[in-house]
Amino acid sequence: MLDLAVLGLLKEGDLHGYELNKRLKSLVGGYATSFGALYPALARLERGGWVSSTAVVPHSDTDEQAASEPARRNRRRSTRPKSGRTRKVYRITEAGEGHLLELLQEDANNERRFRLQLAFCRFLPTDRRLALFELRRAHLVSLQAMARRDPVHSTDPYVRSLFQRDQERLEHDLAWLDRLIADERTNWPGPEPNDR
Amino acid sequence: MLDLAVLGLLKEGDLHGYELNKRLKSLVGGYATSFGALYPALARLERGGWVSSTAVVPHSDTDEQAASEPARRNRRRSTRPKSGRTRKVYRITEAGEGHLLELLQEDANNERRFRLQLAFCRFLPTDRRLALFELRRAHLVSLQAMARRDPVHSTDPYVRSLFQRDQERLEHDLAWLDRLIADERTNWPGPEPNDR
DNA sequence: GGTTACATGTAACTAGTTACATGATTAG
DNA sequence: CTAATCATGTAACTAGTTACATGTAACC
Repeated sequence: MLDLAVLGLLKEGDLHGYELNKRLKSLVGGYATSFGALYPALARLERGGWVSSTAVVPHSDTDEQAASEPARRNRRRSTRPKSGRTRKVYRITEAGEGHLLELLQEDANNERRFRLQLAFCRFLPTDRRLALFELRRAHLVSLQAMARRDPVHSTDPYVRSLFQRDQERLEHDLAWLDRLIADERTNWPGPEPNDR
Repeated sequence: MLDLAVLGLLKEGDLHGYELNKRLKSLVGGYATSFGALYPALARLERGGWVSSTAVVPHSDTDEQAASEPARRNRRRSTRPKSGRTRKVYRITEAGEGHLLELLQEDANNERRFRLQLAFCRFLPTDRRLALFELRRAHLVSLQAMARRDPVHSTDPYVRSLFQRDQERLEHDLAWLDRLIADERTNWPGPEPNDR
């Protein structure tokens, strides 16, 4: 799952590990990351050929900075290090971009993964994005069906309250998803409005 | 976390692993369990002295069944096995009951754990239960404060939509928790109404 | 001159999951 | 007789976390 987050962020521009960690934290409601997970993940992604890395020595003023710094203010050592040791700047490869597209479409039965998929679904074509939303919707509907089939059978007030909150949350989530889907269909009429 | 679920269920009555697994699934919105997690957990709990086990041979009609079967319909081999091999029936120990009380009060910054704590919080004295709710509340409030301090800074419509849903969900959860807390205070006036 | 921020990494732990191995009993 | 259900368990994997080790450089 971290792979999805890392590839998504790198698709926007090259970054080194420390910076990636900061972005991840502010990404979606504090997607929990830690260096202990991130650095091994980056090593794994590099071994798999999804990303490539370049060691960047702080003082060298060569072309290391990439899309992450759009304004190149005259290169007057504006990239002044601020760093204590060499950084490893990662860049997504072509294979990595393909992998990202796959990760963006799989499953959707996992809340945390779906958050990440939503955070980067702008990289998907509209029809694939709609398919993702519908997949998530189907999952929520099946959860709802399960809850209705098995209506609590506990008399404990705390358990009952929890179940009820769950149902309200499910309804709220479905309404929200339906709004997302409707918006998507508005911006992209699809095959139906045409006489085909 | 499984420890909490297992001890909570065993506090209600003795059970063997397979039955525990079934109860866990129907417990709180499908608390995900699997034998691969449950059996090692039971072994660990037994090593720690929190539970004890008795091997039960299906055909023996001795006193194996406990609180889980309240109606003892004349013992006319009503406990007819239905089982293929010997079961290991677990019972919570005194130490285990103490441990359960601890587990019911720790943290509350973990959504999944809090669900379990709520499912078994009836075993806590009212003041400890209130403290648990307040702890959870404080956690949600701090999440809300973080979200407000850092207001999105993304222009992507999907990310913005997700953030907004998160905030609505937080508000809904807080309102729900406040209701729980208010109910608790109504049933247990506490030290304030008295002149102390 | 001490704290904070930058930067990369490893080790041990937490909390699970899926798939497999094994076998008895019961219902169709 | 065969499929489903009951019953216990292991192995390998997923996806993280916390704590530690190491070091530079900027801020006050």
